[in-house]
Amino acid sequence: MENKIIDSVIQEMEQAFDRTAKLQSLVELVDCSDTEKESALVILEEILQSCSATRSMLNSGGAIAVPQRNSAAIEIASRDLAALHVPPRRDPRSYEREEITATPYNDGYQWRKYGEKNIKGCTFKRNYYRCTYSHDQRCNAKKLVQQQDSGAPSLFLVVYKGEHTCTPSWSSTAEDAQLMVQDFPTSAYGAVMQVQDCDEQRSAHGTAVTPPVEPCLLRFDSLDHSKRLPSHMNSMRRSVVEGTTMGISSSKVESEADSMEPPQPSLSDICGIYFDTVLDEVSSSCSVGLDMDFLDFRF
DNA sequence: AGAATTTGACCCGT
DNA sequence: ACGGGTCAAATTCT
Repeated sequence: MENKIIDSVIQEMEQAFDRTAKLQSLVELVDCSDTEKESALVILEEILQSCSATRSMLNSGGAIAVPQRNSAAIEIASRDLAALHVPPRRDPRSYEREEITATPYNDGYQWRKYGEKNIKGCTFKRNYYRCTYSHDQRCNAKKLVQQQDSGAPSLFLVVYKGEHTCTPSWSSTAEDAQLMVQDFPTSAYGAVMQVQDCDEQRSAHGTAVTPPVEPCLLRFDSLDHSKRLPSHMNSMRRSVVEGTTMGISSSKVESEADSMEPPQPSLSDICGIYFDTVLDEVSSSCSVGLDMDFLDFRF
C-alpha cells in the first residue's frame, strides 16, 4: 500500500519535472527583458532542483515532505498521508506554511491588514494581515506578505499562520465571489478572461472535489492572452482533479480580439481546472483574474 | 457612519 | 538593545 502511494508520488514528481522542463524551454522563447527572463529561469531551476531532491528522497525511502497548500491537491495529499498513518497537523495555532507567489492577495480568503514593519535588510515593508472574520467567527488565520528584494516580475513571500476556522470564500454567494475576484489586481503573468457556465454539459462531469469543479466556457478578451494559455495549461497541476471531466470542448474556445485563430488548448489541457469560487448562480458570465501561480493554477 | 488602512507605540523574545 | 509582531488611535475610504 505504502509503496503504491510512493510510486504514485514519484510518478507525479516525474511529470512535474517534465512539465517544468517544458516550461523552461518556453520561457527561453518568450519575448521579455533579459532581467525578467533570468529571474524566471532562476526560479525554474530551483523548482527542478526541488523536484530532483524530492525524487531522490522518495527513491531512497527517505522522509516525505508534503507542502501544505490551499487547494484540492492538499486534500489528495492529506488522504495519502492518512493512509501512511502520518498524524495530520491539527492544532490551528501551530499551522504554518510559506509560499512564493506573484499574486499574494488572491488566495480566496478575505484579509484585513493590521500592521506593517520595516524589516532589517529588506527593501520592502512586511505587511501583516488577519482574517476579516477574526472577530466575528473567531478565525485565527493570519498571514504576512513580504515582497522579495529581487526578481522581475515582483515576487512575494507569503507566510500563513493558523488555519481558517471561518466559512471559506468559495461557499459564499456568486455575487460575493464575482466582486472579490474583480477587486484583485491581475497577476503580472495573468490575463483576464470571460468564464461562462455550460449548464447543459454539467451532467457530463463526474467526481466532485472540494472546492467544487464547474464546467465552463473560456473566452479570451484578447488574442495575446489566449496565446499564453496553452503553455500555462501544460504546466498546471492536472492531478488536482484527476478523473474529473470539465465537459468542455476545445472548439468552444474562441478569440474575441480579432479574426486570427488562437492556439487551441486540447481537451486534456482543459481538464484539471477547478474553481475556488462558486459559479452556480452566475447567470451569464463574470470576469476573473487568471492566477498563473505554477502549482496553484486557479481562477 | 461604518469599514478599512495607516502608522507610531508598545510588548516580547533573543 | 534590537528586531519582529501586535495594538489601537488617527486617518482615509466607501
